[in-house]
Amino acid sequence: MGEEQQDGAGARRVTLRDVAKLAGVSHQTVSRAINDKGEIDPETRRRVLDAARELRYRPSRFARGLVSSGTTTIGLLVPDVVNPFFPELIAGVIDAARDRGWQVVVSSAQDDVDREPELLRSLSGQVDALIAYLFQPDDVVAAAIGGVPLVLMNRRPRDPAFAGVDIDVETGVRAAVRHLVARGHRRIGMIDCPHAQDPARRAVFLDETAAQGVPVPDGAVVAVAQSMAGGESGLAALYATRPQLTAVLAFNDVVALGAYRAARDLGLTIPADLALIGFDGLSLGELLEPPLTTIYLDKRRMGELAVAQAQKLIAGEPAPLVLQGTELLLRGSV
Amino acid sequence: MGEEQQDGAGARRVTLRDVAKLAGVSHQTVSRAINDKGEIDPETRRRVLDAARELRYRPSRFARGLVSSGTTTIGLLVPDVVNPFFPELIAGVIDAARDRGWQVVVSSAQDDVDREPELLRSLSGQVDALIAYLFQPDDVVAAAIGGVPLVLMNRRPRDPAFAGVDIDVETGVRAAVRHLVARGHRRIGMIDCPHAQDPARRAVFLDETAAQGVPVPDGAVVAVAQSMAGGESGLAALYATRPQLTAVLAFNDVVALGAYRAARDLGLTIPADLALIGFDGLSLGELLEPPLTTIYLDKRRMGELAVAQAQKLIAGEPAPLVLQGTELLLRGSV
DNA sequence: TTGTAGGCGTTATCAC
DNA sequence: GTGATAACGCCTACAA
Repeated sequence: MGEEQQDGAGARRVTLRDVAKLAGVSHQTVSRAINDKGEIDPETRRRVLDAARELRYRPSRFARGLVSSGTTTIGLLVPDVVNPFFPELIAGVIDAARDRGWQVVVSSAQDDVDREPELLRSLSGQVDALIAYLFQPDDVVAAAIGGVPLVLMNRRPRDPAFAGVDIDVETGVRAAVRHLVARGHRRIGMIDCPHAQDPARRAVFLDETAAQGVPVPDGAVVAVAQSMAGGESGLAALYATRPQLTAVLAFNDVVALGAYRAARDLGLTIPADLALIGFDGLSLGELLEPPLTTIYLDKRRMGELAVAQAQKLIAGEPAPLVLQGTELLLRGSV
Repeated sequence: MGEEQQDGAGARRVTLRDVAKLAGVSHQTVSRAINDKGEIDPETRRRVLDAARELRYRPSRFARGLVSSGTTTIGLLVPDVVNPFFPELIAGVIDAARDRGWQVVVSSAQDDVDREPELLRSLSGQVDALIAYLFQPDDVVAAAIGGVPLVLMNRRPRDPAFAGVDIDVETGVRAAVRHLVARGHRRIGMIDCPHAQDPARRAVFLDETAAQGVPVPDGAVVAVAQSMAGGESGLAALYATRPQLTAVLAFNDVVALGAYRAARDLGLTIPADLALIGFDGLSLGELLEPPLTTIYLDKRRMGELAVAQAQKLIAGEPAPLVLQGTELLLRGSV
């Protein structure tokens, strides 16, 4: 085989110099033509561009990044792209990044916590900062990312090197409890999820019910997997031990969806027989009949805040924890 | 100019050589220590690693990519990350990419067609191939990406340089029509969307109804915006001119959701008064009561196929159009 | 085990 | 206007 020019096997990359040779100029002139820089004879320029096209020349992002500073890239790792909680958050990150001229490499743990370390490891080598929604503890995470700036999205970091954006569940949960009490509910249960690193929702729930003088007996709070199936079994469990409950707060909307279905299957009418409140404010809750009342969280904004935190980290500035508030969004299930 | 990078003042990037100096070795030894290569005295290694940590050294991905081949990165541009059609597709792309050790930079046009060219332009400089769901015509796209391999996801490319993954609507749409006819429906309407580059759904719909001897008069097919609001107005328009319709096929599930709501608002019971069929097979259709019957499309697989196409393009192999089939998914709205 | 060249593809600087 | 030449930060030889 004579020339290595073909696209097939031993195809060396086409470089500025190849183009230069074909156009009969120096590689520097080619650079000028490609980047519309400096004064160039229009005729030369055209010739160079033609040669570049003919050779299918494409500049190397690595070489460019090496000499100039390169595009800032952030890595985003979420548990599962398909979980309806995340698309909005991802959109927030992407949009905020774009406003800064940054890129976002998105990665998914495919709902498997054990993949987090490896994914973090491979991501961290390719980005300027990481934003992640993780379940692995901070020390495991720290070992995996080796010094790359990291913004945690679902908990308050213990490692001071990490920045964080966390949910302020207080106002939302208290408002929900108060609203239920105002509606006359005295038997209120909760379907919690254990995986949450901080038991904030449950704690606030218990605190506010107590403040309202509403007792929450044993068996009125259950913990289930963070999924629709979890919600279903959660409601079934609640109903089995505490059938007198008239209202239930779910860990989040996905769990609430399962509870909603289970309640229906039990022959309960919502909200007449059972009031149900979710958490997150997913728009798909509007599809239900009646639509799901929920504690609303601006997920898009959380993503934007995370990018802002990442920016501080990259700049070497301090990035104290940021909280995103929640509020009760009345729809129809209460 | 770019001295604003690290810690305040004139912070140059920390390089292998800086670490080398601090550790009292050559930069080459540092490289060995960092990459666990070759034989290194454990003691030296430790010293180097300590120095690296102290200096917060992080290797430059650009320099690395320049000398080795660098991670393959593909750019993914979708109209809107939040539209429930896309997360599954994105997940398919990300997972397929991960199986190959590739990365995915995700970008969103924020539902604004006019942003496509600029986004393509900036993405194309940073990736080895593009996968995109676009509305701009091929020539505009070609001008924006300048020779970067591109896989189109929602139409058959006219430009032979592009690869494509398209939806085969045939089997699904025909099955839907036949099923409606078998159920006794003789007055079938359709809510179409004009933005679709090829009128495949409508054409097949008309063809199959004709084949079944079911007339589709004027006014029984309307075209609306591809959104829930479009679906609402579409059903209202249909009902205004053709109130005798007993079944409606929607362009997709999101449009069907709007139609579903509008039908309810008109006092129609689904499926007794009106049968409704969507397209895409979004899982959120299951939340409705009754759940939405739909023409199912494996969106995740479409994403995987797109990555496979991208791989061929990158390898310089031919990448003939690939089709992803559809099938009727009976739920409860028929 | 460790250090010394050399080059990866680009852009910037300065002569010509 | 155009062309040498020198970085950019790293890795792969090869030499010590």
